[in-house]
Parts: sequence; C-alpha cells; structure tokens
Amino acid sequence: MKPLYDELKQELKRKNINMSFQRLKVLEYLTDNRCHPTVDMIYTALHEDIPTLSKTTVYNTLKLLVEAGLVKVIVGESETRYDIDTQDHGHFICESCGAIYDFSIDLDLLANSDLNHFQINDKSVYFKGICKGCLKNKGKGK
Amino acid sequence: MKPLYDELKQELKRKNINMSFQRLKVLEYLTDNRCHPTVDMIYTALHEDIPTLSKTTVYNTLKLLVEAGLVKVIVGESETRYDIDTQDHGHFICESCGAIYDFSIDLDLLANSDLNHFQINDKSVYFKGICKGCLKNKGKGK
DNA sequence: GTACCAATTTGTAATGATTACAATGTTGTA
DNA sequence: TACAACATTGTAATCATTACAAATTGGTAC
Repeated sequence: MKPLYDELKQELKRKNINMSFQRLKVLEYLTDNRCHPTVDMIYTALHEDIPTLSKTTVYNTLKLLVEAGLVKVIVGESETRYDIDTQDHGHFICESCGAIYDFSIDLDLLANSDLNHFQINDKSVYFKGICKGCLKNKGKGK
Repeated sequence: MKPLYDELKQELKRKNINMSFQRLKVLEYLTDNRCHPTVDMIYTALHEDIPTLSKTTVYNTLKLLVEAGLVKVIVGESETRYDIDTQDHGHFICESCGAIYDFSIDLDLLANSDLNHFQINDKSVYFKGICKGCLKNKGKGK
C-alpha cells in the first residue's frame, strides 16, 4: 500500500534514527505530496492534525532526513524545498508559477575529468523557465 | 588587454544600460576575480577604493547584470555568488572549504523530451563534495 | 552658466527564512 | 520508580536580502 514509506521506515531503523510520531508524519507527508514542499507547507498541513507541532521540529526532522540521505534539498528560490525522491532526476523550476517539475536525466553523461581526485557527494541539475501551463495562459492574454 | 571587460561594456551599451562608475567597478571586479564572489566580497573589496559605496548599489548592479544576462547566479550556500562566465559549465562546491570549481559539461546531452513545450531559460549543474585540496589535508590528519 | 528631469546612489529600516538555545516533555531501561 | 538520553517546543537571535525615501549625479535645453 505504501511501499516507499515502509522502505524508508526500515532505512531509518537501519541508520538508528528513532521514528517519533512527528518524524513519521513528516516522512508520510513527503511520500504523499510529491510537490517538493517547503517547510511551511509541511508545517501548515501537519499542524492541523498535530496542533502542538513546532516548525522547529519540521526543520530538525528535515535536516535529519537530508543528512541520512533520504531526502534531497532543492535550492534556488526564497524557500528551500524538499524532495523524497533521491533517484537521479532534474528539476525544472517555473519562474512564473513556482511549480517544480521532475525530468529524467542520465547523470553519467556528465562524468568529467576536470574533477579527478574530487570526492563527489551530490549532483544536481536545475532548469529554469516557463512551464507548459503558464505558456498556455500567457497566450490567452492572461 | 581586457577583452572580456570591453566586450561586456559594449554589451551593456547595446542594452541601453548606463555605465556608471560603480557599475563599471563591479563589472571589473567580476572579470578580475573569477572566484565566484559574494556580494560582501565585492562590496568589501570595492569599498576601499570607493569609500562612499553602498552595499545596496552592489545588490542593484548585480541584479541589473543578471537580468541583462551578463552574470549568472550561483545558489546553494548561505550567500548567493555571482559568475561573470556565462558559457556552459558546471560548478563543484566544496562542502569543506566553500570554494567553487568550474568544470566543463555538454548541456546538450541533457536534452529531454519530458520538457517538450516548456520554455527553458537557464540550465544549471551543481556538484557537491570535497575538493582535491581538502581531501589531501584531511589525509594529513588535519 | 543655470534650471530641470531622470537615473543612480546611498543609508536605514523592514522582511523573512533559518538557526540557536533553553526549557519542557517523552521514551526506554535497569 | 528513577534516571539518562533523546525529542519537541517556543522564543529570541541571526543574517542575507529587499523596500524605500532622501540625496546625489548626469545630461539636456534654454
């Protein structure tokens, strides 16, 4: 039913990270909402169910998940966004509506001799522009 | 002697952007210092020659240059960094010393059908990890 | 040279995401 | 039950960036 969610829970157990209620809820939100949410989006949504939730906890949890390699960070806008999908893919950021679209890439193609003897921990590809939907709306004179 | 600098000045003239003393100095700093400087680095350096310089002016000028397409933004750290080199290349950010290294890439290899009918204005590739120098120092037990 | 307008610069204040920190609460264990 | 380690919470601080209004500059027409 929620295979990824359960896999992640096991992964956390393997890394000796305690699975508190709040942490599980953040993880659950990320697996259910693949919109690359901000801290505020996660906090606002979860706060309805968990009135005592603190935004600091959301920050702490995300930091933990990122350090554990279970979540990736998306930078470039005013608010940091978070992605539960750690498989190789690029992000297209729409400069008009702010939506982030995933697209497939083969990072191996970027292998580079300039970086011999460098330890590469992370690779990110960002495209920016106007998404299909916003282009269509603009055409309508909006 | 300063071919790139002169080219950029002409480019600005072509775009009807006035070349004030402050703007030229920022441009000059960027062409002379290819370390992908922060606003603060630019401000601090120029402030010695131009004691009246305001940090706001540095921000304004960089915004202008970025919008004109003459400078590219590098995100991902606490402070935004700026790059006068607008040719295709990737950035390796050292998580230890903070240095940014350029490396060559062929962005055409990332062409992607997932983004058909999207208007792509900008492509960025960031690698993160530990640079050669920091790896060497770590080996020495530093 | 002077008057005028627009563009530019400047400094200060506001914004807002993120972090630091200390107090409180929770959990598991002997 | 007692204790220690870990989590959570809320508030306050940080700090890069932006907003804004006043002062300055530069060019143009007279």
